[in-house]
Amino acid sequence: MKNQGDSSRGTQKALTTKNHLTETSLRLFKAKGYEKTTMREIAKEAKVSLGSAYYYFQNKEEIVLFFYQSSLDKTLSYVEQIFVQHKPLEQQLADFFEAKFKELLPNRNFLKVLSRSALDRSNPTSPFSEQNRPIKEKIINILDNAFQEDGLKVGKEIRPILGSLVWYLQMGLLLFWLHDESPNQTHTKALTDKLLKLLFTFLGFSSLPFIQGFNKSFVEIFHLVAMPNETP
Amino acid sequence: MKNQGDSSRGTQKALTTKNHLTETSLRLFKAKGYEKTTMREIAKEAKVSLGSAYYYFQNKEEIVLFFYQSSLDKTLSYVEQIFVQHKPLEQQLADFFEAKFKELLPNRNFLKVLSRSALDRSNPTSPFSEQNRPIKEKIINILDNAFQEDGLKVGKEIRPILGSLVWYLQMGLLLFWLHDESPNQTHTKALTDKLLKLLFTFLGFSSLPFIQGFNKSFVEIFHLVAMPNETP
DNA sequence: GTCTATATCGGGATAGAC
DNA sequence: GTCTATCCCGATATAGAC
Repeated sequence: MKNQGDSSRGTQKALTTKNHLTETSLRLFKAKGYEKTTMREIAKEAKVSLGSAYYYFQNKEEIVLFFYQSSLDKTLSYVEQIFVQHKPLEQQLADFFEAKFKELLPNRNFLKVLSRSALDRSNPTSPFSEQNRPIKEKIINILDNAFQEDGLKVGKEIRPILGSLVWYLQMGLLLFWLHDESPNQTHTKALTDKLLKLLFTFLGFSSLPFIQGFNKSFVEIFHLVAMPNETP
Repeated sequence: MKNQGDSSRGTQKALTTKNHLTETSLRLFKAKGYEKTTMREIAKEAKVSLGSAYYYFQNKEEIVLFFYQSSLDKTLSYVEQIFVQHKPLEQQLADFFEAKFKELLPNRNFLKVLSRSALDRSNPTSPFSEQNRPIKEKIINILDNAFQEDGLKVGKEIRPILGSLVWYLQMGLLLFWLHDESPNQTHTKALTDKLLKLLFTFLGFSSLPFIQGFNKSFVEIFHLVAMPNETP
């Protein structure tokens, strides 16, 4: 009936309208913030009726989610660039996180709304809810390969989850960043550094024999939290 | 002007009214869910005017927060009981978590709204936002003592954060539980077990000399995430 | 300080005609 | 696919009673 997340509404016209609506929304969100921008205003400014706006987006939050999802295309493109450079892996990952924040910085104030639905998996407006976005899988693949090529020695239970682990790390950092009120989000910067350091320290230990039990628990927990629907 | 979170409205009458309002709200929330219950309905059912309802609660979400905060009194009381029993610490902690879920189970459906504001520290409706609730401190103290008495050997950096670590663990589990759609929330049960196991494995390692760097990073991260305002 | 009654606003969301 | 009209409800405002 209504389209689910993908922007494949038949006609050319529809696509144009939706894009126009999105751009208008973003302009207003940026200028006045999410709450203070009304759907009526968006519709008016985009020169469509209120009903039309709701034809394209089931609700106001969905506009923001649509924008966030579109932004993943851009993410993929710089991920592809970062992970072919011959820098140390830890640095590549830091670059990846930094690029993400830099990209989203102009929209930080209104992207906050994403965090309202973030913890609710059943909510289609959650950035975590299962979108058929193959982009995510592509990025995770690249990350997996990066670890592979780096040749870092890692506990064998851990190996398969490295890519998605970093992906969720990035999502977590993003949520932290959205609400980071320290000047210039320096807390996020600090947190990123420390997390990466911790991660690599842990990975360094992870191949030690007496740590395998720990690894196993860790991986089980990760599966439960990150993909509860595949752990019956 | 308006009271901030504490229920110290002078008169006895006020207290009674507020309690009545709360009870009515909960009954309706339980029966029809949070969204489908309107403020008008609550007021009508509680036989007060709409204005009165808003006199006691600045907005609808605040009713839920108020209920959650009140529930901490009960939490304190069973925490006090659990941690005097002579069970192994790990079991005591499991009992603590379980008691919490059991207590809140009848209200699981509408408590979900708490998670909407959870990640937003600046939002007074967040269960994480800084309430002057000495109860939280009391509970953390009890937890700290429990670790002390248990005599578990722990890395010296870790020691001071144990109580609040468990507190935040419990909050995290709570948020997970609220959105756990597995039958009877078995996923939460599994997660709890695994997390406790992981925690104690980690604590066991934590006093090893070569792990001190890891500990330090861990504690720094915890401070940054759990109390960003005290880490300038 | 506690409460009623009532009016009004603002804006998210929907129905149904075209 | 687009529009107009309408509903609903959270929140506010006001004026006054006790």
